[in-house]
Amino acid sequence: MTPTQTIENQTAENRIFAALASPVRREVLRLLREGGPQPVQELAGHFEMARPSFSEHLRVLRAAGLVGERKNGRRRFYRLEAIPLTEVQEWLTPYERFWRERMNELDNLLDRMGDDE
Amino acid sequence: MTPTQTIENQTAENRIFAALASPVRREVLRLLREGGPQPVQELAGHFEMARPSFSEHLRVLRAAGLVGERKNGRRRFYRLEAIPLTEVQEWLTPYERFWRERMNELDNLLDRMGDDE
DNA sequence: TCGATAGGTAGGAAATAACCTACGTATAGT
DNA sequence: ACTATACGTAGGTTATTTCCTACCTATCGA
Repeated sequence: MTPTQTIENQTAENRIFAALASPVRREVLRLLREGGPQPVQELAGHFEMARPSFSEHLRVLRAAGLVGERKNGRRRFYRLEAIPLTEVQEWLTPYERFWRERMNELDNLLDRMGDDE
Repeated sequence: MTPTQTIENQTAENRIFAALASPVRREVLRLLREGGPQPVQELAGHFEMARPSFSEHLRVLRAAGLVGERKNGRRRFYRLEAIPLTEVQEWLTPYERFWRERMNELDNLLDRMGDDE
């Protein structure tokens, strides 16, 4: 009746972009990408913050669907869930045309300047 | 001596991801992409917030290099600067492999289930 | 030159994010 | 059963973001 949980009640796109806004969370994704599934312990070792703070970051990543977890004994292995990132790529697509145009302009400019050398 | 401006003194990557975290700012980028360069007035018309609040969003987008401005009379035309978005694309690249793998798995699964139909 | 328009800055309030210290829960090992 | 380990939740504080109401500056048009 009173949804005030901020990040949870939002569109998937918002949750994903918001999750990626933190350098800590992007680093977690990188660690999972390069090191494969890992327990929280292992991941948290790369950061200075207290455990509950780190848990919070994991919660945000989970809410965005960017990580999954699997219990194994008393440890929880987190793994990368890359599929939601396709939403970012799709968001990016219509902009591609614009940066290509712009980079072509820059290339042409550099070519003309190349005559001087 | 005391750099506490938050968004200004950060890596370019951080500024870009942080800028994209807001739905308002993503919408501004879309408006510029679809409508071409526009004065603040025109852009602000799509949002309910007060002007200074909107100015702040423009400031964040400027700090990220995602928009540029050109004065014309008493209006300022903002335009999309898409090149910084290539940084997001590059960030995304190493994850591509993972979502492709995952989507293949899903495809295979669906194919096998297709035997039943 | 005066008033209106376009858009910014200053300063502060409210909302949210990020972090902390307890503390609770589940599992493993003894 | 008892203790240690791995993580999470609760509750609260601090930092940052977001938004607001003045107010300042520049340009346009009468």
